[in-house]
Amino acid sequence: MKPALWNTLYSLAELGASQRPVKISTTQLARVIHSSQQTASRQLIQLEKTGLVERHFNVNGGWIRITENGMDELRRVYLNLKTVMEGATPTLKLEGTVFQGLQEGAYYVGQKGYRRQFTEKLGFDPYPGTLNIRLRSKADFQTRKELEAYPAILIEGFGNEHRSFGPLRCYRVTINGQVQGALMTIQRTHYDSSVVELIAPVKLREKLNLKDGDKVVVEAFISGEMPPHRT
Amino acid sequence: MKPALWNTLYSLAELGASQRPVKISTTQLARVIHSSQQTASRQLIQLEKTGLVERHFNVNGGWIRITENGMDELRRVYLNLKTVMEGATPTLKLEGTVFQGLQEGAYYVGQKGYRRQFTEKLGFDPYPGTLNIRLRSKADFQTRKELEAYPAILIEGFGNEHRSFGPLRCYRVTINGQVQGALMTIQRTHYDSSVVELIAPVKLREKLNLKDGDKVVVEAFISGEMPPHRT
DNA sequence: ATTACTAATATCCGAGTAG
DNA sequence: TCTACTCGGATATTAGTAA
Repeated sequence: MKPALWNTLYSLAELGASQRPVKISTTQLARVIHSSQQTASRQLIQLEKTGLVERHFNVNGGWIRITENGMDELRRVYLNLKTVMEGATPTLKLEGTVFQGLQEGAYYVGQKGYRRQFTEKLGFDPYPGTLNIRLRSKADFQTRKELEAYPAILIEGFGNEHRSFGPLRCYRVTINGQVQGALMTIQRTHYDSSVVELIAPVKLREKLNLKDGDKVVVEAFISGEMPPHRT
Repeated sequence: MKPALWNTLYSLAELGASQRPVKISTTQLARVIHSSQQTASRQLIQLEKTGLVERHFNVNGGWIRITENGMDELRRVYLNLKTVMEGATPTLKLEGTVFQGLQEGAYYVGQKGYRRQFTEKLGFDPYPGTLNIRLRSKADFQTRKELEAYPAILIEGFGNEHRSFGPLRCYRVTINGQVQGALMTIQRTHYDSSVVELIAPVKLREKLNLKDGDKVVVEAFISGEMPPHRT
């Protein structure tokens, strides 16, 4: 079904033609769908031909009613939008304070083996460095546990001649509602579970004007499925 | 906003781009929206230009996310469809049995002063005759009272040199779920309030194969507003 | 692999108008 | 008035292709 045709059907529904026949001329309908009388006429013909609306005429013009099939077309879109709007991916909010880490983030993030995967799986090449966040409240510890129960974006470990690098689990996040990035849980971290590390395509300390001790709000998006990527 | 563009935005939402960036190539998107890669590309450019989606690129292709403005566009349609689907015009169901009237229906309905108005306000030229229905249950009496509390389609009274004809109140109905017609309450009827009369563009007794004593279900549509008609 | 440009083509739209 | 036809011009789409 052509989008323009669907749009006309939708407009008719707005005019009340879903419940009862509506008396409307092609000229009036044309105004509603922002087209000419001729186009309105043609669209009605097509909608009728495909059984999505019924019409009958008298001398003054036509009466139009959306059929059950027509309502099905609208309902299909409605239900999908409902899923999008209401069944929205749940988000988890974490709050924490910025602190100076051991400055080793840059070393890790800068590794080619990680960077290639970040770019491929997260969609950005991270600024070489991590922002360390310490969670303060019990509630935030709890939320972090909950977050980790959800499927993560997995960054595989790898090794070079000198040493090996462990796997990472990432979650997409929005930081302070402004910057899109990712939250990482490094397995072999020096920090306990009250710490999370953030990466982003930009230097977060600069972009968000952060100093040690500043509060940061991290909103994590949980996806039931992995983002599509080439296999 | 062009319907085709809205459709692309909607498809992106279906793909999950409302919550997080989605990795999808123009070729993949083209398959979803049933178009060519070139059209998908062009539509994305337009959506980005109008601030409805955000994109960023890496060597393998682009990542796409619907912006707040984009979500607003989808939400507008969603809420309208919700009204259409759920806030649907309330319907009242009446059940009654067919009985032979005084055969005067044809005389009344056939009057030019009525017919002209039926055609104009109901959208059909009624078969010259009415189907008389007697309500049986208390619940149906109740429902009839309720129905009469709603605004009706008013057929004005008129007179000729010989006599005068009273005003009618009509409601749009579907009879036995099959025929669209109208329920009339004639003010100066011989019958008490347990009787309603139905008109339709066809002879109901024939079309629905009805005999005296048969049960008939009448579903009345209540419209807060009158159907649009020329003033 | 991608995205997106240009040019050729297909489709759609609306002015004019008949019935 | 109304609907809906024809037809030429406008718009959108795709093929071919560069980067």
